[in-house]
Amino acid sequence: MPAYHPQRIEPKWQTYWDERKTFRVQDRVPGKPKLYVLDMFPYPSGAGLHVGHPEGYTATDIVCRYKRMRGFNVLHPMGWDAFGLPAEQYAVKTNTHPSITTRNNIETFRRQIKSLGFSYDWDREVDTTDPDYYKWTQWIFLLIHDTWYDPDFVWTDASGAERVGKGRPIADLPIPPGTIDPDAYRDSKRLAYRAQIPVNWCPNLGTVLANEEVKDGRSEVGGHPVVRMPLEQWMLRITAYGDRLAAELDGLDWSPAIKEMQRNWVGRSEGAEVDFPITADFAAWRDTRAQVGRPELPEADVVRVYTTRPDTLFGATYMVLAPEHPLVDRITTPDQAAAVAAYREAAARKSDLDRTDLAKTKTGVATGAHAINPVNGEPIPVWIADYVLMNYGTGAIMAVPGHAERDFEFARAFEIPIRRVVARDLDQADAPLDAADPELGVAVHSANDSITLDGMPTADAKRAITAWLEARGLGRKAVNYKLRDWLFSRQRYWGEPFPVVIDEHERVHAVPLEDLPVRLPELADFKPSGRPEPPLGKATEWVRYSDELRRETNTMPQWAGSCWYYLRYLDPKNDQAAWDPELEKYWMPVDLYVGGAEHAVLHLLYSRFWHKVLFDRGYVSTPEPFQRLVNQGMILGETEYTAFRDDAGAWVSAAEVRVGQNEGAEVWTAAGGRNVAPVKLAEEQVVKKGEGFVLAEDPAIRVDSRAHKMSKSRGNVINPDVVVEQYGADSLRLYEMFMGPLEATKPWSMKGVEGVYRFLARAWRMVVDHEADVIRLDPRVADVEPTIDQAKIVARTIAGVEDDLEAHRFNTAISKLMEFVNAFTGAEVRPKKAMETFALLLAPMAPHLAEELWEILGHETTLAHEPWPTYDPALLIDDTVEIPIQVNGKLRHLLTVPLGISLEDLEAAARSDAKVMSYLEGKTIRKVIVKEKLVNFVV
RNA sequence: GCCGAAGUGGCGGAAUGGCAGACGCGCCGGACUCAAAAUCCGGUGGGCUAACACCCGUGUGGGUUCGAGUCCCACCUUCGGUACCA
Repeated sequence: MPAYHPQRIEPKWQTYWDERKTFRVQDRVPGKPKLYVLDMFPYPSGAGLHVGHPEGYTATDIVCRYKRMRGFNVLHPMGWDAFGLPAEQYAVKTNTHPSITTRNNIETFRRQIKSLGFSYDWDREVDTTDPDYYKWTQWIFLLIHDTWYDPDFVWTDASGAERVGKGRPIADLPIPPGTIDPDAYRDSKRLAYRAQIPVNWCPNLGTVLANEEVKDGRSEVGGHPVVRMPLEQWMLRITAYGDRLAAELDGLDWSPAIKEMQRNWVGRSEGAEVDFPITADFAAWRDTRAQVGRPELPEADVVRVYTTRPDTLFGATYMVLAPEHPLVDRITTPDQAAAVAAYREAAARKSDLDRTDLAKTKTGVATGAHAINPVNGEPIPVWIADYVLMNYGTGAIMAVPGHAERDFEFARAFEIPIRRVVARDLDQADAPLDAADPELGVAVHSANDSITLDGMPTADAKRAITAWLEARGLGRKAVNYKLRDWLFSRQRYWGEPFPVVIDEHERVHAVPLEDLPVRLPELADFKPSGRPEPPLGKATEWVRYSDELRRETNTMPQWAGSCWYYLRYLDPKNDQAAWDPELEKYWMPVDLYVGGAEHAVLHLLYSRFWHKVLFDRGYVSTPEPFQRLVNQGMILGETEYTAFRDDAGAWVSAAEVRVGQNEGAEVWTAAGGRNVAPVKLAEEQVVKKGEGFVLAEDPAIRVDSRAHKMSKSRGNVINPDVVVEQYGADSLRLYEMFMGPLEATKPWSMKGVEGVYRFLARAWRMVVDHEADVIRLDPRVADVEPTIDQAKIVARTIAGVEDDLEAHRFNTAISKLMEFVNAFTGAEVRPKKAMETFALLLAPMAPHLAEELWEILGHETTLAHEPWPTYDPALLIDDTVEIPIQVNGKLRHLLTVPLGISLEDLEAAARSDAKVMSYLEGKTIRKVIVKEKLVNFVV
């Protein structure tokens, strides 16, 4: 009975915490600093919890439990991101309503998460599919819809900092004089707007597909063709916040890697827009421009391009329009019309994937038209090619084959002239060009009668030519982003309805706030409608809002609910507002946010965007939501050893096998085109040799050893329930933390779980009499003062664990607890006070066992709110120290000296030590480095 | 291609520029047992030794330093992100 039995201990304490609401959080506790620790809430899939979930959750739970003991008022909530495609697909497949499958999945997840003993305040649980929650998602959408971005607005934020650019109420939008339709003008400036955007329509499946469901222009399920067709959809103008989303990363405690990913995603670039007229009378056009200036939109026969390299303008020898570019029809010459039409049609059939996949050979067709290079009056041919994308920049480029590899390939293929306009120095002006030429240098061959760039370094040349263009109304400085506006609608049932209605003129009107939430209609048939229109269209009663008004039938994407859930946790039951502003001021920002790296870009970018709109509109007090972000690493399956067999059954070395893909399945081939099949090997069949592993029975066969992502198809998924059943939640928690640094990718090992389980059992036996029939203290645990050595171990452990937890080094914190147990299991007398300290130190990591030990040690209430143990720093210091003595930097001896010895005495002691002398004999000491921690003789 | 991270025993991993390999797994030996499991004790980077000692060792090559796993330069490999972005 008194063996370590997590299956008995753990439910007991989980019930205790639950019933007494041990972890309920009070708002605004006087005298306690606040700490908001957030997990990325899970999508409750039908597959149940994955071992990746508890990794991050355990890390945050340790921080929370530790910080509570350090006197912090800690907010640690959990909830469910429950709208989304998989729930709907599962519902369609099983013909169960998604609300039912979602409810079941949430129950499973809640049970699984509770079985791990996390210290969440369950009174704050949120569920994005709950109308009381999505009411406020809709409210935020309406706020975004009510906002426009004023890039020039100068204002002062609460901290007194001056800011430029702000999201402002649409009512404050100045309407330019002479605007015919002010409402339409306002709609065109809103941060939420409607536009015709292509969707992936699959006629065979009768449904619109998400981008992730389309593979190579075909549906992932069934492989049916997918066509792109335009549909009226909602967009969010995230591009307006591009600068701030990139710039305001600077003050955040995020890893440089994630910051860089976000910056790349925003993809800000600086360059110039330049206008190339397609006109017979270039001189007249140029003169007009010089007088009137550059128009907001180019004239009908002007090609406007965006370039980051305006300094190479003199090297532009052709132009390329995206095939969809509206100018194409207008400028194509009759003799090219047929070729252009054919090319455009072919391009339209290609999916985005196809267009980017066919990387190597460039295709294109000349339009027959010529545009005039505004810097030198030279006519250059205008082509169309699908390597130019309509949705980046202006959808048109000037091509400088001399200095852009992409243009170089195209020019080679179509025999277009290539001209050098950048060189290492002026002497190299006529050196032959190739694709590997450096991009930066000085400008050459770049002059006309009013400007010369020749000899200017690239950066100067950019500035000079841009100023020249601006002065003449031919171009202007411009900034571009890779970031696109966010396609915010889905043709799906299981999502938040848009809180808007549409009139017969296709004008959008907000549903009044008092009518929120706009509930999802109870559709019996929630399957896709068989037309590109959303399934909500089938709820005819619901759609009809009034005689003149119908509801929007698109729904919001899964990201919507997760964009702001961290704010709802602050005040989850408020039915008057999304949150109380006073609570927001108290708790925000999130002090620590932990989650998987798969959300490093989209979720974090989207929620930062919403947060900034809320900030500009005065609903939140911080410009950024997540002050510190930590991305946990992926947990891979157990290491696998693989060799291959060919059809004849002979072993084949992994080194000579290639893995390919055929129709989504993995295919293996070996030298000579032989088909081979992988064979998973047991560890005993494998031997380490040289650089890698070989087959034990045949050392000539090299074995592939690696850990793979967990996946159903590979059969290497670890179910946390099974681990908890076998070893207990404390072991699972401890193991996941002990595997290595939180942020590292690391393979699972059941043997490792057993290791930490053994440690916990040892800890149990250190305190509990495991030979008795009842649970009682081990007789060696006594109410006595620790020996000096024991006191030192206790102090060192407290100090070490504390340091490690502060720095999130959970793996080394655990190893220090192991050292403690190793030291005390050898002790014949174990001071009770030391055992109590151990229980407190263990509590953040293995809370169930810690509570149980605490109780057995005679305490009647939870240790969750006990103060963290303290120690006397003097105990960390020994009376004597071992000083390494080096000769030429090599360790030769360890010298034991009294603590606080002077450097002179230390050197003297080192010189007179027999062992050291033997190394110095007959040598000349050229130099001696004496430090408090070491002595080094240089001879 | 570009951006980012990382390469340390048989394995997961420790090491404020100062004793490389803490802790755990595995393995070896011992105790307990009729035996096994569990548990406890000891050992465990490689080479050479009877042993002490000594030599070699943190992906590769260079550099800085009295001293480099750690800092700098170049390269190789692996993983992650991203890709016709003008």
